[in-house]
Amino acid sequence: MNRDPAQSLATALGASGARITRQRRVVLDVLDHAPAHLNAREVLRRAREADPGIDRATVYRTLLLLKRAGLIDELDLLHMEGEQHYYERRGESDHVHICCVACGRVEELDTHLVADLIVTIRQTTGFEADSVRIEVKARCPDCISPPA
Amino acid sequence: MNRDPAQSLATALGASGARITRQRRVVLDVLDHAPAHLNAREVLRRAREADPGIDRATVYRTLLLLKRAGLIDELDLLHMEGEQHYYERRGESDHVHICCVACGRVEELDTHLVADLIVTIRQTTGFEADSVRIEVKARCPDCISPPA
DNA sequence: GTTCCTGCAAAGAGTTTGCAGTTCT
DNA sequence: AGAACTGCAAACTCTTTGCAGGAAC
Repeated sequence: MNRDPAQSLATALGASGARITRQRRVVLDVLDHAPAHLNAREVLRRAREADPGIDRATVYRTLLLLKRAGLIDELDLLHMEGEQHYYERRGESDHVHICCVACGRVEELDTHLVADLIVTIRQTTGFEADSVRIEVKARCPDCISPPA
Repeated sequence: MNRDPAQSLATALGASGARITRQRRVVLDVLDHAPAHLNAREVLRRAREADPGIDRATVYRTLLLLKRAGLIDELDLLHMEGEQHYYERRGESDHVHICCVACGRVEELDTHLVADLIVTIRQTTGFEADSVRIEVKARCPDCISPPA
């Protein structure tokens, strides 16, 4: 569960033996500097701002590469808006994604409970957890009692 | 977070005002008696054993109905085999799904940590959690050190 | 009898793949 | 030079939708 988020994705991917092409550098840059939770379509859109010729397939292939290398995580945020997936840089530890079903807002929460869960899993099932994806369907404070 | 798993899905769905047609009864029966984690294709296959004329669209529409009524949960088990979703009857409380990346085995785990998480979310973010989906990418004991 | 539901067939979203040409190292 | 990567276009998987006929209440 140890990663180094200070390192750029390009550096990390290069270290894994993959070639750093112009197109990949653009995609990695998008992911490095983006707010969390971009879907593939949005990654493509942003990548094309820097390199208009870049193709859908290249984006998908790069995302797959990053997933396989463990450098990004794939989420689906409970399919609140269609079936697309969302991607985010993998950090030092997993966090919780809390999605408001009313307004669509997504919050992240870091809590020791995630680490506790990994320990509990090992102790009670013998499974060694690699990563934990927690997505919560919820209602945010504003949607529970709307502000006047 | 309170549900009554003793009640059949047909009864519960009927209570919500939906018509209980022959086709729906078949689909509900499949979900009532199935092992956990059927995908739509498998629900269709099993439903057709009881009613060969049943259509894909009917299965999807029934699953949507059940999701909306909060009677089933939709999972994706980390997309280990394609992009399909998996469905299971919603129980009294949420549990953890642990997926072995090596052999594909899926285990369920009930732990108070899920309830703890809901409390923590309320206290630290003010969000009211409705349901929690926890999917863990892991390696099972057999795949960590294969049995001779 | 009215409203809701079904099967069929076609469309749709999102993603993947084969291939010929190009670029990285 | 050689392996890896790219864009293009087509294909593929899973799911949804429009519609005309049929079943539930």
